[in-house]
Amino acid sequence: MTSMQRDTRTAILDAAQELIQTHGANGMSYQSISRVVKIRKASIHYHFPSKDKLIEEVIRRYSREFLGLVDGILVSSDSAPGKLRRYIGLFETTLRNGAGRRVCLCGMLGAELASLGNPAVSLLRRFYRDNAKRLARILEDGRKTRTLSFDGDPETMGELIFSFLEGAMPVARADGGVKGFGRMTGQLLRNLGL
Amino acid sequence: MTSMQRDTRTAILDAAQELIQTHGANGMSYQSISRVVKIRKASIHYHFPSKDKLIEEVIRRYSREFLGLVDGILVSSDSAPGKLRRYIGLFETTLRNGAGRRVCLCGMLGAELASLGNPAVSLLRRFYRDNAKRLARILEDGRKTRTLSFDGDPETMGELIFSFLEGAMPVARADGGVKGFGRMTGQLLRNLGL
DNA sequence: GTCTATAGCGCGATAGAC
DNA sequence: GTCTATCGCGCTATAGAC
Repeated sequence: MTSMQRDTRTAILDAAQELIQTHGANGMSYQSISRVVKIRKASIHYHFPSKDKLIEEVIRRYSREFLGLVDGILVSSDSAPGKLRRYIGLFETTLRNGAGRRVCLCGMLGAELASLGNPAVSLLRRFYRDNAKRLARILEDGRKTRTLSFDGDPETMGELIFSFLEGAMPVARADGGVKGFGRMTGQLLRNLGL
Repeated sequence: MTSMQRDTRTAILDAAQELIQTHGANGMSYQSISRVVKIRKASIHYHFPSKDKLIEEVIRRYSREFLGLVDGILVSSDSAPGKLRRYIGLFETTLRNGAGRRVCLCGMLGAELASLGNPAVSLLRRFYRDNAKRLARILEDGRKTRTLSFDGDPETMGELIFSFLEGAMPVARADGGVKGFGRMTGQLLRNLGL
């Protein structure tokens, strides 16, 4: 292991992630990665033996980082509405930083579910559940403190809001952009009593 | 034009649509179509000169048929909540008929936006707007008749609900299935005062 | 209208030199 | 760790026979 390995490995993961978020798993190839990272496509196999393994690593890293940010929001001293706003902000940031061309990694891969291996599908399912569960905690907290209002159980409401956010990203990318996304999330918050 | 042309053309469109809804545009190939329709892959080019044109035709037909069903709901004598339930039912039927593996054609293609030609992207954008607009009409009607309750303008609410439905299909396909989809849409209706 | 044959490219993956 | 070279496959698309 030379001093460059970690950096090359990270650079490959970065390139793969961005390519998946913009073009999908089928639009991400060893060739396209080699154009971004200054390395020959055959060399990528040294770091990631197969494309399936590479995709799994990208999902794992993305899930870890994203849920880490979410947990940071959960343990903060913000009000429930504040936490919800910050949670939605994570999705908006993805759209904004990608110049309106990047969507959630796991939302994109959800569309390509049939092309993925079983390990990747399991990782996606876990990402969905973990997000819905954390949203449910915020919602339950908000209802208790009477700062958020909605009907039905918080778990299902968490699933609903998560699905909406995953759907709103590709829709906004095609029409409305970051502005359209913000309009929709604003409407959501308004209907939660904010 | 022999007597078979229309049927072959339709069979190709049917196969292409189903393949896109399950595997995406990148997972739909002339080869995979030829496996379903009993025809050689080169022969497909007689009916659709390029893959881009084929995709455009599939979107056009899907939009026409889907919006036709929606318009049928709009002109019916159902109450606004009844219309909304039937509209949501169109999405649930897609998921159910595809054995939980098929999502909305235009939701799938929205994820693959970067791989599509400009005409296809414009058709998608129109589909999104047309759906949101029709939802807005149902919502406005429901608010006037006090059968649906929500805050903010109906247009934005229409965009929100449409994005939710497009997001809920791939999420439910990965986790929860038709049952999970129904749970989320039930929660939505509950929060609109039903 | 449908066929066979093929061009031309990009893909994932491997072998082996350095 | 990265390279060159190559294999075998699937892809879109075209030419030309029938």
